[in-house]
Amino acid sequence: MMFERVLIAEDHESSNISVRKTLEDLGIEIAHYVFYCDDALTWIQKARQNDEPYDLLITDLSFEEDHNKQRITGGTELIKAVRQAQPNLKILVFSAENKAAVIDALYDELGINAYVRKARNDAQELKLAINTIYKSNKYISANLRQGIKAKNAYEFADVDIAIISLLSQGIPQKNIPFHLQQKGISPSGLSSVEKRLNLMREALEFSKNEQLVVYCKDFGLI
Amino acid sequence: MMFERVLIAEDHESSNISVRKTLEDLGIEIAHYVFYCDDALTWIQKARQNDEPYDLLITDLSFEEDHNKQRITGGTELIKAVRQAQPNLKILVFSAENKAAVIDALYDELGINAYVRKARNDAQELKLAINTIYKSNKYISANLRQGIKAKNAYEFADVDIAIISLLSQGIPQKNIPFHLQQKGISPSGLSSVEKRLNLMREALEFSKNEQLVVYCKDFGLI
DNA sequence: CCCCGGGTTACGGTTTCCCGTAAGAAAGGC
DNA sequence: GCCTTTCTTACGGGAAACCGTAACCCGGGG
Repeated sequence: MMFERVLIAEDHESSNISVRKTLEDLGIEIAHYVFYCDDALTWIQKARQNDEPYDLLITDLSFEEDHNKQRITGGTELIKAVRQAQPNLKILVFSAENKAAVIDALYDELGINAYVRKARNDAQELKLAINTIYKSNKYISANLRQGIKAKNAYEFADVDIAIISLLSQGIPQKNIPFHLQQKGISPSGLSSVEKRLNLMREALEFSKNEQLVVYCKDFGLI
Repeated sequence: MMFERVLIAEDHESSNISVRKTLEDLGIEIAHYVFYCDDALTWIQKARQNDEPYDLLITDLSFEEDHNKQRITGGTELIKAVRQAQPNLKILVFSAENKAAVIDALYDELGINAYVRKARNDAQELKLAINTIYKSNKYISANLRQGIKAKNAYEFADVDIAIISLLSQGIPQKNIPFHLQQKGISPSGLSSVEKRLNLMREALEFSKNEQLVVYCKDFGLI
């Protein structure tokens, strides 16, 4: 009636503790925890080999570097690796990340089963999400639904974020065509660059490129 | 031999749980907790009136808005209010904030007793910090010391961040003198604006203002 | 085949920004 | 008082960015 074998990948000790406590409250007996992504993958593989595979992985997104160098450096890559190692494992992401672009990508491209944001009632929501995906496969937070819809401001194309990224790195506008060509991105003409910048500024009611870069920074697009 | 009455102000349920557990481990019996800043101040005042004042406040910095509108909206303002209500109360900030500029200001301007960053071994560090400030008044994380030193890149003056802030809001460079005068900031001449921007770019080895705004964004200066 | 339309690029004029120089103003020493 | 030093401001040439227009390329329909 509930997940039996759960693995927690979370580098923050405090978060790790409260997730464990939450699982305890749910009556889940086997809840292992690791602080590093590499360990997570290892444990999952080993459990499979021993015919005791995990049911559920709860993972954070951002893992901080330290002396203990890792092959897998973040939750996103961990999920990719896990999807290969054990495709049927359900994945719940528990992170403070609040950028619609990032969360959308998790659902759409990596096919995670649930995303719970570290926020006001996160422990309660964690329980709800776990219960939900145990039977129905997907959980999408009510909070999140509106956030995802709120991104109708402007649909950034690949070339757009490439341009803004180059700008934010100090590349002069007139040199951007050259860099775009090198990356095989088109259109790459200087006029096109100017036109797209103009378009973005107009759509977002900005007047200067400085505003564009901070905007994209805020939304995690660069 | 240890704090007797502790108040926790932390809106994230999960963090709240693990802080409580940590205090439990330390043998602190009276650990109240609130999820809103206004409640924190109320409880502190009430406890004082009842001659049972708190010894220690553990608070987060960022509190998220919700339907429950608050007078005090964040940890910084809470600390200011608390310092007035009960100057001798020791304050430990427990937050994910990692910007040297912000943390420095907490120690220097608000006189907090300890800052523990939500990070890999945060629960352990929390215990250490609590023990330390119980006897010695100030705790500064070893991790942090180096971070604070690492900010020797460029010392931003008030006028610098004002200029960059205006730029990031889309104010054309040539209009910045006008806005600076309105705020009573000097120097305000256009040449001075240009000169300061040039100075900053040179010091940080940037070539464009776009880089400056993302840099300041990253370090929480704007 | 030609024509057409969307998307891309090239070209000019105008504005803004960049940067060096020099004039002006304020603070401190003699 | 005067002079020096430092900070601030004013000016002007040159580069970059901005913006409108027009030419170009390229696939689809007639």
